[in-house]
Amino acid sequence: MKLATWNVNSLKVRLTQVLQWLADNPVDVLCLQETKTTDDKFPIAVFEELGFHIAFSGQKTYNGVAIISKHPITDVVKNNPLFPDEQQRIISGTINDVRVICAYVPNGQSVDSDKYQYKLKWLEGLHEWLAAELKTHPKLAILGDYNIAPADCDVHDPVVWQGQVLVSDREREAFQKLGALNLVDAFRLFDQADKTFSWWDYRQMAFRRNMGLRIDHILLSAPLAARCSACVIDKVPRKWEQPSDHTPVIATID
DNA sequence: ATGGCCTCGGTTCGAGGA
Repeated sequence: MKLATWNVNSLKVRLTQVLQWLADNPVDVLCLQETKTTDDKFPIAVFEELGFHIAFSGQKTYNGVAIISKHPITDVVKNNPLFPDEQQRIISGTINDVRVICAYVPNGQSVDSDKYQYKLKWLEGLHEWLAAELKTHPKLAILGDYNIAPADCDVHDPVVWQGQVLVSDREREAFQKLGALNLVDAFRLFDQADKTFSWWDYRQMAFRRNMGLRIDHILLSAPLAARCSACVIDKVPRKWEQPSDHTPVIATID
């Protein structure tokens, strides 16, 4: 079973790229973030005509998440029931007896902002909810844009980024705390090339200069981590015309 | 020295992203 995640930065703009990527990469499940699409405008027919099952939760202008699956999706839940939130950032469902959670963690803007405080509270709420979910769903994968680079090796220039949003200690502690639930960063189960990132700023020719961060992750519960045979970041779509600033991450579960 | 780009909404600029 292949599970993937991709922050597409507008599904409307990137729909043909999503379809192209799915044609090139026959994954079982693709989690999307930043669809920026209200539910009434979601391109349901496009995916269904290709045989995909879908679940989505969107809003106007910002956020929005979706799951695209080759297999039926059951028990769909929108957002975190323990954390009332106007913003549509989580959707989950069960696919082939795996609980799949698609998450778009708040960006936080800057460490001195209200949005940073919201991000930390949001992550606390996520931790509390995942602790409960893992008890009822031992086979659980949470994929998405975490907006956290877990360690300095996930940052192109740790000195420049030190203490800033996306790499600050409190954010990293929140990420580590998810690990303490026995959720494993699938990417780090394997040897990886140095300076492998999942996001590059649109400015400064950042992609060409590989000035990126690894902020998109797939966390697996222990039974899934034990069966995980690969986790890769696919840089190809970042090279396409009018790309998302993020690129997909794929985990293979045997 | 600063900020550089992209998307959206809604009109041509501000907010938000990361």
